[in-house]
Amino acid sequence: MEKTALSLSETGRLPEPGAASTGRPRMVDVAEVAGVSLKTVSRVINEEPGVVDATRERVRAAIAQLGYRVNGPARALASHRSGAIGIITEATAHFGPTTQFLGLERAVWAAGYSVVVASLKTRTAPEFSLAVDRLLDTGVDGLLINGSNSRPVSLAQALPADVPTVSVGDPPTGNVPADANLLYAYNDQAAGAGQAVRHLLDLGHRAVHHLAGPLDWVPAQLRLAAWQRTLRTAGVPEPAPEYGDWSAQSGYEAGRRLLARPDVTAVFAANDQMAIGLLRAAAEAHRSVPATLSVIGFDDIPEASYLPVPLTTVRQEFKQLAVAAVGQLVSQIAGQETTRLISVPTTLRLRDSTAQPPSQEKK
Amino acid sequence: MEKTALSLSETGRLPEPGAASTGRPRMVDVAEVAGVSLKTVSRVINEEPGVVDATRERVRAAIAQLGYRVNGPARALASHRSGAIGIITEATAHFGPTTQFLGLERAVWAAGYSVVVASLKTRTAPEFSLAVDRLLDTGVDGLLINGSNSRPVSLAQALPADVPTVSVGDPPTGNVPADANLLYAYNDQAAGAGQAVRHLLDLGHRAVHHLAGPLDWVPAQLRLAAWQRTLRTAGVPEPAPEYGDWSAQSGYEAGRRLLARPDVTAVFAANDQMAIGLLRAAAEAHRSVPATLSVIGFDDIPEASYLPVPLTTVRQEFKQLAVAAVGQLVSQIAGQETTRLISVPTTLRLRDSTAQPPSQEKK
DNA sequence: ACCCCCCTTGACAGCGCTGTCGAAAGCGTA
DNA sequence: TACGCTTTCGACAGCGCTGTCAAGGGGGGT
Repeated sequence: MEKTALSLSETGRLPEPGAASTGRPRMVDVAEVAGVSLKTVSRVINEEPGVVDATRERVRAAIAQLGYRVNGPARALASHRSGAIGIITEATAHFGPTTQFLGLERAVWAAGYSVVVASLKTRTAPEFSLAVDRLLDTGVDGLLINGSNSRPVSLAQALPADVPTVSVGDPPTGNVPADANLLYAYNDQAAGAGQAVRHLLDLGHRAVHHLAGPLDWVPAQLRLAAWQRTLRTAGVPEPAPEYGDWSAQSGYEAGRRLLARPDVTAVFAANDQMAIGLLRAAAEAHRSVPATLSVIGFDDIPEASYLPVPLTTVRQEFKQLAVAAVGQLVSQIAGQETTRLISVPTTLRLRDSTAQPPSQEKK
Repeated sequence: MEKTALSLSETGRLPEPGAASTGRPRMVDVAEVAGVSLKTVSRVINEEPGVVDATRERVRAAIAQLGYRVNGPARALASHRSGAIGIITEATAHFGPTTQFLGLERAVWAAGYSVVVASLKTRTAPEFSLAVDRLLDTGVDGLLINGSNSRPVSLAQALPADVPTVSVGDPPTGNVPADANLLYAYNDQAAGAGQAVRHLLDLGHRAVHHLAGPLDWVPAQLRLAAWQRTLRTAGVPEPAPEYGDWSAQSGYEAGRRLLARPDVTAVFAANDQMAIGLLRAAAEAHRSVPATLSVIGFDDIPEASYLPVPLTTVRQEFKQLAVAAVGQLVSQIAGQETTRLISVPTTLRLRDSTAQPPSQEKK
C-alpha cells in the first residue's frame, strides 16, 4: 500500500524539465520558458501591476512562442468568477427579440464577459426554470432576460436570489418585490404606443382600432393599455381590440375581421409584422392605404420603408437599451450601486401609411 | 414552488456539522448529509452505474435538501471537458441566419451541451479570429460556424486544428484542405436555386433575371452560380445580375434598376427580403405581379404568404440542418467517425407571384 | 464449506489557475 | 554604513470536482 503510494508519487507524471511537449501548454510551461514563477505569468496575463516591463515582455514572448491560452475553467474555479453572463431569450426570429438579443450579446462581450445562451421555445414557467438551471450550472456570474416574460410574478420567483439579473425589454409589472438582485431595463413602450395613437387622433380619426399582440407578452399588454389610456384621455370610445400572435399571418386574419367592421379608418398594430398582414387584408378588401385606412406599426423593422405603402411606425432603440442593461448588470456583479429601472425612449417614425380620415366633414 | 418554499424555510439551509456552512453547498457537503463519500455523490450526479438504488436515493434527497448544484468550472477542470459548444454567428436579424442559429442553439442543448455565442458584426478575418479566440478561451469543446463565411480559405486557416468544428450553412468552396477537424452541413442552395429558375423557364419566360445577394456571402455566390448554370443548360441568354445586400431596401433599389431594363418578365431574387423590395419597386412602376412580372424569392420567411402578392419561394429546412450539424459535431468530439459533408434538400413553394409571361405568342 | 469474483463504495491525487503572504531586491535617508 | 520603506517576485495552499485504484462484502460455483 505504502509502496504503491510512494511509487505513484515518485512517477507522478512530472514533465521533464524543459520539455512540456504534451498537450496544451499550461501556465507553468510559460513560466519555465520565461524563467519566472507561475504567479508572475498570472500577473502578466491578468494585467496586474507590480511586474517590471522587462519581465512582462519576457513573459509575453514566452506566451507567444508556446501559443499559450488561459484555461477558462481553471481560472473560474480559482477566482470564483466565471466571466460568463447568461442570456435567456425567446426562440423566435422576430425582429424585436433578435435585434435586442444581438445588442445584448455584443454589449456583454464588450464588457469583457462571455455569453452563454438558453432559448425558450414555449412561454411556460417550467421551461423558464429549466433554462435558468442550465445557465446556473454552467456557472454564469449574472443573467440577462431578453424580451418579455409572460410571468411577471413567477419571474422573480424562478430566479435565485443570489444571482444578479436584469430583465431587458419590459418594465416591471404589478407589485414588484424589492429584491435588489432583479433589475429592469426597457424601452418606453407605453410612451411610444401613446404617441402612435395620439398621432392618429390628431389626424382627425374619430376612432382608433387596435390590432394587439398576444397578451401573454408584456409588450402586448403595455401597448394595449397605452392605447386604451390614450383613447380614454381623449374622450374617444374604445372599440374591442383584435388579437394576433405577432406574425404577418395573424395580422392578416385579424385584419380581415377588423375590416369587416363598419367605420374602421385607423388601426394601430402592435408590431410591424402584423401591420404587414393587415396591409394585405386591406388590399384584398380594396381599402387603399392611407386614403381610406391609416395603419401604424411598432418596431421599425428594416422592411418598413419598403412595403407597398411605407409604414409609419414606432421605433425602438435596441442597441442603446442593450448597452444600458449590460452596464447595469456589470455594476451589479461588481457589487456597486445601480439604477434599478432604466427606461429608453421610443420615437415615432412618420411615413406614408397614415393620413386624415376619408370623411372629414362628418365632424 | 410551495414545496420548495416550505422545505427551505424548514431546513434553513445551513449544514451544521461541516465547517464550511458559508456560501454555496459543495459536493462534500452533500456527501456528509447523505453519509456517503464524495465520489459516490459524483457518481449519482453523473448517472454513473455502480450505485445501489437506496444510496442513490439518499444522495438525491441530500442534494434536494441542500439545493446543491454542480460547479461547472470545477467539473470542467477535472474532466477536461467543458461541456460547452461555441457558436459563431452573423450579427444580423436576417431571417435565415437567425432561424438557423436558434435551431443550432436548441439542438446543442438537446445534445447535453451548453452554448457560448460570439457574433460577428463585420465579415473581416481579424474579427473572425477574435471570435474564435474568445470562444477557445472559455474552453469550448467544439465550434459551430453559423451562416456563411466570406473567406473559404482563411476559415480553415483561422481555426485551430485541434478543435472539432462544423461549418453550418455553406458547402465547402474551392479546394478544401482534407483537415479532418472541419466538417460541413448545409442546405442544398444550388438545387433550390436551380429549381426556382427552371420553374420560371418552364412557365415560358424567355429570360430570367437575377437579383443577387452580396458576393462576399457564399449563399449569394451559390445562388448566382446555380442561376447561371441553369440558364446555360437551357440555352437561354444570361443577363447581367443586379446586386443587393439582402435588405428590402437594397431589393427595392436593385428592383428599380432592373425594371428600367426592357423585357424583364421574371426575376429570381436571392432572398425573400429583397423580393419584398422588388415587389415595392414593381408596384411603383405599375407592373402588376404576376400578370406582367414574375418574382421568386429564397428562404420562405413567415411573411411570404401574406405579402400583397403571396410570394413563390425556395424553402430551407433550418431545423433539420441544425440537428444534423450538431449530431455531426458531437460525434466528432466523441472521437467517432462522421460524415464530412451533410446536405439537406430545399423545396420550391409555389404561391402567387409567378405566372406565364404576358406575351406568349412571341415564342 | 470455501474460494473467487463481481458489485459497490471510498481514499486520494491531481486538473490549471488565483490569492495570500512572505522574501528578496532596490532606493532614499540618516 | 546602516536602516526602513517600497517595489518586484515566488512559494504554497487551495478552488470543487473527476479518474484511478484499492478495499470491503456478498453471492454463486465447486
